[in-house]
Amino acid sequence: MIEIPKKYKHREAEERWARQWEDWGIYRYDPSCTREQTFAVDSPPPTVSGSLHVGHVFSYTHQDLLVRYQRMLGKNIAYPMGWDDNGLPTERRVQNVFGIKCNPHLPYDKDMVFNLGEAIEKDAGGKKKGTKEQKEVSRLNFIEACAALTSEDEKVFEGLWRHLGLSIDWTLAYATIDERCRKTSQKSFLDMMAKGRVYHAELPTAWDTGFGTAVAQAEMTDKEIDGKFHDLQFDVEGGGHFIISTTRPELLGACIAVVAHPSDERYQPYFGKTAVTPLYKAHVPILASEHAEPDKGTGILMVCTFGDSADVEYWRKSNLPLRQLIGRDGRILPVDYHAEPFQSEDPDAANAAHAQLAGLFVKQARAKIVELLREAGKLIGEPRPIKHAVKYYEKGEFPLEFVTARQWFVRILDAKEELLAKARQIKWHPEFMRTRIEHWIDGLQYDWCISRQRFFGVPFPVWYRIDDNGTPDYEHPIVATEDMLPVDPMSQAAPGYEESQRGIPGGFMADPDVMDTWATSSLTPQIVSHWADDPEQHAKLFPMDIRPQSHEIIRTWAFYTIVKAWLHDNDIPWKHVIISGWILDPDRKKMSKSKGNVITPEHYLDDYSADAVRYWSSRARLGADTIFEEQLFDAGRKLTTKLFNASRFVISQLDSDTDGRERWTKEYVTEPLDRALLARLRSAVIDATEAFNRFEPASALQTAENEFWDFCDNYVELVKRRSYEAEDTPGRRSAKAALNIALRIFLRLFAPFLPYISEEIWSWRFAASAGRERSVHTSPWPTAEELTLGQAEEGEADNGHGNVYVCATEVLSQIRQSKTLAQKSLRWPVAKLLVQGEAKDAEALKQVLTDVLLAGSAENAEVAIKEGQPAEGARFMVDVTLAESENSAE
RNA sequence: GGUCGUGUAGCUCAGUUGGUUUAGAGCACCACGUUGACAUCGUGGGGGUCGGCGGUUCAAGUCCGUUCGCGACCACCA
Repeated sequence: MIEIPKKYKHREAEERWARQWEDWGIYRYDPSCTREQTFAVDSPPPTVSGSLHVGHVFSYTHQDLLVRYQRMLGKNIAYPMGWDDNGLPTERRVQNVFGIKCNPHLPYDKDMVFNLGEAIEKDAGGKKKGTKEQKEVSRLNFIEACAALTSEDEKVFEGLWRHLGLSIDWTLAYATIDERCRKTSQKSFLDMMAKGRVYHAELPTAWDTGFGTAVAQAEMTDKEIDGKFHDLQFDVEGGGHFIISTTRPELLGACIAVVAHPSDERYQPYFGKTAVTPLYKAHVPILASEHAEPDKGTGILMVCTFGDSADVEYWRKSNLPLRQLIGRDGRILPVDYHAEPFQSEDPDAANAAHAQLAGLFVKQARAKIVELLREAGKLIGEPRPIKHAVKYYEKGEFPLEFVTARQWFVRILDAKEELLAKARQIKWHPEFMRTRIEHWIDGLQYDWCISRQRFFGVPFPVWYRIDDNGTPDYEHPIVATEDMLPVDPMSQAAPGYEESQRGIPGGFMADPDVMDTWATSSLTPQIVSHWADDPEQHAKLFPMDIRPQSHEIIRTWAFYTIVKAWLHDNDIPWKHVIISGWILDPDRKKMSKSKGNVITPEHYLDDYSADAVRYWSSRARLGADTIFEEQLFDAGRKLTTKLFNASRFVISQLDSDTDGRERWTKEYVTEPLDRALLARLRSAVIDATEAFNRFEPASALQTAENEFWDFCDNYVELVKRRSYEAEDTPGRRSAKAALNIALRIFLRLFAPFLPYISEEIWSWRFAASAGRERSVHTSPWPTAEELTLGQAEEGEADNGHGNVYVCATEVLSQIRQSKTLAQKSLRWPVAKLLVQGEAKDAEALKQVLTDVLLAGSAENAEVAIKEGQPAEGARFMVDVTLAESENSAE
C-alpha cells in the first residue's frame, strides 16, 4: 500500500514522474500501427535561437492537451519535436558568440573546433570592450559552429518541454539542419524541378541591405516611419515644368520615366514629351499610367529602378531601361552616365553630381542630394515631414530595397485556385482563421523566392558549368541525383567533374546560395513521415491529423506547407489546423523580444508547478489572445491542491490498495443522492468529450472543473457522514462506491490538463501493475457507459431524480447561510427546519433528507417539508432556526 | 481604404442552435468560521441598464441594421 503524503510537493513529483514516463515509454510512437490507429501531430519546430517565453509554454500546452486526449482514446500518437535552427537569427548569434564570419570561398578546416562555454565567456568579455574582430571561416565550419550553438539551445528547450509535461516522443526529434532534413529539403527541390515548378531568374527582388539577402513576400512587414516630401522641379523639353513630390530624392539618378494619370488635365499636354531630371539632366519620357493618383502629391511621380514594388511592376511591363542605383550593401553604386542607354544632356554634370553620392548609404545620400538640389535651385521650398508606411523585412533594420539578382523561385502564382481548394479542404479551428489564408492566397503577387544569399541553411543541390571563357552557364544547371542527397555542392564536386575543376574555365561552380528557412520548415510533415526515405512510413503518417500553430505564421508556415504538400503529393498536409492566440502583456501588446516585455516561464514552473502553468494555458479559448495574468497560476495551484486533498479523503474511505480499481463498483450505488451524482458526472463526461472532439479543450476543462468544485463543496459534504458510518450498511457502501467512481472519473478528466497531480493520485490506489491502466495517461478516457446505471435509472435520473442533487445542495446552502449570518460555525446544530416548495421538489428532497440533515448538523432538528410557494427565484422557502447552544439541539 | 476578430462585474474571462420569471466563474473586496480531505482553507455577501442607437420576436447578452472603441491581417504608401 502506498503511503499517502500529507502535503503535495510538486517539484519532487514532477521529477519523479517525468523520469517514470520516460522509463515506461508511454509516449512512444509505434510505427507498426495503421494510419487509422494513429494520431499525428505536426508540431511547430521553434526557432531555438529566439527568446523563450511564456507564449511558447502556452501554445505547446494546447497541442499536448489534444494529444493526451487522443492517447487516452487509445490512439497511437506520433508527437515529434523539431528545432528550427536555420536562418538569420542563428547566424547572427554565431557571429557574436564565436566571433567568426563566413567566407564561402575558404576551404573547410577540419581541425577547427568550437568550444561553446569558452566562446560565451569570451563573448561576454568581448562585448564590454566593444571588439568586433571576426575571424573568417569556411561555410562548412560556419555551419558546424551553428550546429554547436543550436544544440545547446535545444537542450534548454527540451528541458523546459519535459518539465512542462509535454508528451513528446523524443525519439522522433529532428533539427532542420540535420541530415534527414537537408535530404528532405533537397529532394523537395529536385521534385519541384522535375515538375517544372522551380525556375531561377535575374529579377528585381525585395532585398534587405542589412542582412544582404533576398526576402520573400511573406516575410515583409510594414513600418510607419518618419519621412519627408521633397518638391523637385522637372523641366519639360520644349518648354514648361512641373513639380514632383518625392520621399526618395536620392533615387533621382535611377529615374527612368515620370507618370501621371491619363485623365489628369494638368499633365495631359505633356504626355509623349520628354522631361529633364534635375541635376542629372537626363531625358525621361512623360507617360500616362493608371497607377498614378491625381490627388496624391502633385499627381505626377517618378518611376525609378527601384523605389518600390509599383516601380518594379511598371518597369516589368514597359520596355524602359534599368538603372540599378542601390547596391546590395545599401550604398549608392557608382554609375557612369556617359554609358548608354541613359541620355543626359550633360553627362559630365550628371557624373559630377553622382560622384558625390556614390558610396554613401541611402540616408546619407538623401541628405547630400538635398543639398545639391538646393544649390541647383531645383528644390522648391523645404522638405515637409510626413509619416508613411514603408516595407521592411520583418527582422530587418532598414527599409527594403529592390535589387536585381539571380534567385530561385517556386512558381505558385498560376496555382492560386488549386491552393485555395486545398486550404479549404483543411478544417480550421477556429473556423474564421480560414479566411486569413484565403485572403493571403488570393492576394499573392510574387512567386515564392526561396534563395537566400546566406550561409547557414540547406544549399541548393545545383552546380553550373563554367565555359572556356570562365563564364558560368546558369541556363543549364547540373542537378544532383537523388542518391547524392544530402549534398553540399560547395564541398562536393558536380557529377562528372573532379574537385580540381572547381571554379576554373571548363570546370564547374556550386550554386552559392542557401534555401530560405521556410523551404525546409514547410516540409515538417514530410520530415516526420520519412517522405524522402521510406514511402511506406510516409503513407502511415501523411496527411497528418493536426497542425497547431499561432496565427501570425499562417501566411508563412501554414501556407508554404500547404504549397509543398500540394506540389509533392497533390494532397493536404493535415486535416486540421489549430490556431493558438498570443500572450499579451498587461498593456495588450504582444510579447516579443524587441519590445522587451518578454516573461520567461521557468520560474513559474518552479514556483507554481507545471500543472498550474498548464492550467493557465488550458483556460484560453482557441485563437483568442490572452492577457498574461499571474493570478491564474494561483488558481491552477489551488485546483491542484484541492484535487490532492479531496483525493486523500476519498481514498481514506476505501480500504486497501486495490479497492479503488476493483471493489467499489457502480453496482453498490443505490442511494438517490449517489445515483444523481453519477448522472451528473455522466453528462459532464459527455460534455467534456464533445468539447475535445471539437478541439476545444478549454471548454472540457471548464466542465470538469465546475463539476469537481461542486463535488467537493456539496457532494462530499452531503455524503461524508454516511460514508463515516461505523456499520457496513448499503448506504455506506453506496457512498464509498460513488466517491470512488467519481474520483476515477475526475482524475482522467483532468489528466490531459494536470498530468502530474493526476498521475500522482492515480498511483495511490488506481494504477494497475501493467497494461493501459498502469498510467492514468494511457488509461481509457471516461465514457458515459461507465456511469450508466441501467435504463430505468437513467430515465429516473434525467427526470425527477436529477433534482435530488440540486434540491439537497440548495437546502444545505440555505442552512449554511443562516449559520454564517448568525456568525455561528457551520457545525452549529439546527433546532428547526421548515422547507416549503413545489410538490416534485418536496418529493425529491424527502429522498435525500437524511444526507441533508446530517450535512447541516440538523439531524436532531424538528423538520417540516411542505408543499407550497417557494421563495422568489429559489426552489424552496427555507426557514432555519438555530439551536440555543452548540451542544443542544432543542 | 478592405477583411477578420473583439467589446459582459474593479481585473481576467465563460455564456453552445434566442427561452430556468432575478446574466455566471475566478481574482480582488467585505463579513463570518480552528467542522475528523483541505487555513496554499471553508461559508456567506456586495458589485453588471451585457459599448451606443434602432429593428425582428411572445421572448435578445445571443439574430438583423447602424454607429463608436480596441486588436490583427491585407492593400496603398510618389
